[in-house]
Amino acid sequence: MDTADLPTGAPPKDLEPTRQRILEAARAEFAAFGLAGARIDRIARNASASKERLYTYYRKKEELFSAVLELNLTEFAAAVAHQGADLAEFAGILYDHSVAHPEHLRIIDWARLERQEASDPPNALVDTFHAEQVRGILSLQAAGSVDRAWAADHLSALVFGIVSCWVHEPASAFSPQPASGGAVIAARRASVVRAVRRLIEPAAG
Amino acid sequence: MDTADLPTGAPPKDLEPTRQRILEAARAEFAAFGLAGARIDRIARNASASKERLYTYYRKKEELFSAVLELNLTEFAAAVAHQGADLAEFAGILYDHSVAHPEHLRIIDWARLERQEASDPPNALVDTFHAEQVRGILSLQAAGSVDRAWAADHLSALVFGIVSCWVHEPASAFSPQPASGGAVIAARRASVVRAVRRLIEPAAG
DNA sequence: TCTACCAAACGAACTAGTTCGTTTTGATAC
DNA sequence: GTATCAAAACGAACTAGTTCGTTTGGTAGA
Repeated sequence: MDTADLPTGAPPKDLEPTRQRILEAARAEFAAFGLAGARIDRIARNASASKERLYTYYRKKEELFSAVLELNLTEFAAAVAHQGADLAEFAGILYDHSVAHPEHLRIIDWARLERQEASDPPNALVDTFHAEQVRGILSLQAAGSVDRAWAADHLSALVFGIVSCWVHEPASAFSPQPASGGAVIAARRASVVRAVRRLIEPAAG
Repeated sequence: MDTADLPTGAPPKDLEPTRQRILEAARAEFAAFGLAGARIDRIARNASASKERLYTYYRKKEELFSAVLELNLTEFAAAVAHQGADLAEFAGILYDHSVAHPEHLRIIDWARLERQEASDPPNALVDTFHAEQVRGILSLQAAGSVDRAWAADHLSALVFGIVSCWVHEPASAFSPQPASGGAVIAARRASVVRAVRRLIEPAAG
């Protein structure tokens, strides 16, 4: 943004490490408590920064939330960026990512529930990602590896629903134990991949 | 509770209509804003009740939230109570309900995000419902109408994920228009049913 | 000196929960 | 019909605590 046009030598140095620390602390805070539940003081403290710094970098709590949301969406999109020609294995990768970074899905859920209006940059990111995904499915359908019977946008939504089903299912979400044994994760991943594979296989009839 | 042992005639009359109004207003408020975002004053006002009344019926904000959560879970379970022998059509019914009562899924999401610990009665309700669902799937597998290759609890989660995929998918959740045209709803329902049907059909191999 | 930073405090707004005096209601007694 | 009574309800004010966002005074390094 404004790091490019510095007058003299001014080495790019550490690219605002304080800002970075604040952003990371905010990410954890917002993921845990949402926009309304997050506490500015706690973010500053966990970032080992002062509130004064926080408010020079981000003018409002909402602005900080938007920054976190945008960062998460960008990371999410980058991490699962359209690899390969197998939608089922793509779903597996998506699942892996949702396990490795549960905060990404949490922030998305917080944003959905708490900010029914806001448009922002984040919204554009989501639209772009979604469009790209749909386009990918369409080309897979053209290539014949995905059943043409599906509306591409429906299939995209279904895959996301399947990938995140254990995040959203009440029974496992409310359960006391995290149930995150490695074996459980692996079994769930296999189910995700198998489910998507069953959806896409060009069916008879 | 104490309506039974009244000295004289004292007809049971209207069984606490004010409490009912408060509960309904709270339901709308919590669904819209969650536990932290909900405002007690707003609930009281929308219920056409005074705060004094609200606090005689429910001692704390959290207690009111629990009551709402329990009510919603009960209604949800009752509305979709294990009908029929076709899991795919069951998913369709679940989808219909999620469209007719979006507040039910919203409250569940709020509870998941905002109350990571609380056990309460609601938790038991969820467990019971889940267990019942798994048992149903097991018997369908025994009967041969559902592929035995699936772990029953996995399939249960997958069905829920498929049913609620448009609620949780960022692209449609963040989208400006509700996109709730009747035609769209019907098409999505068809996709849900078809997806589940593809999952359960006993496959070759 | 200028910039980045911190710790501490402050003001204003908000909010959960309480209290209090008054009013309404509905049933019974006269 | 009217007097009476108790419970349910209202509404407004109040307490006590919390939180955002700002400000102030001061430190350390380039």
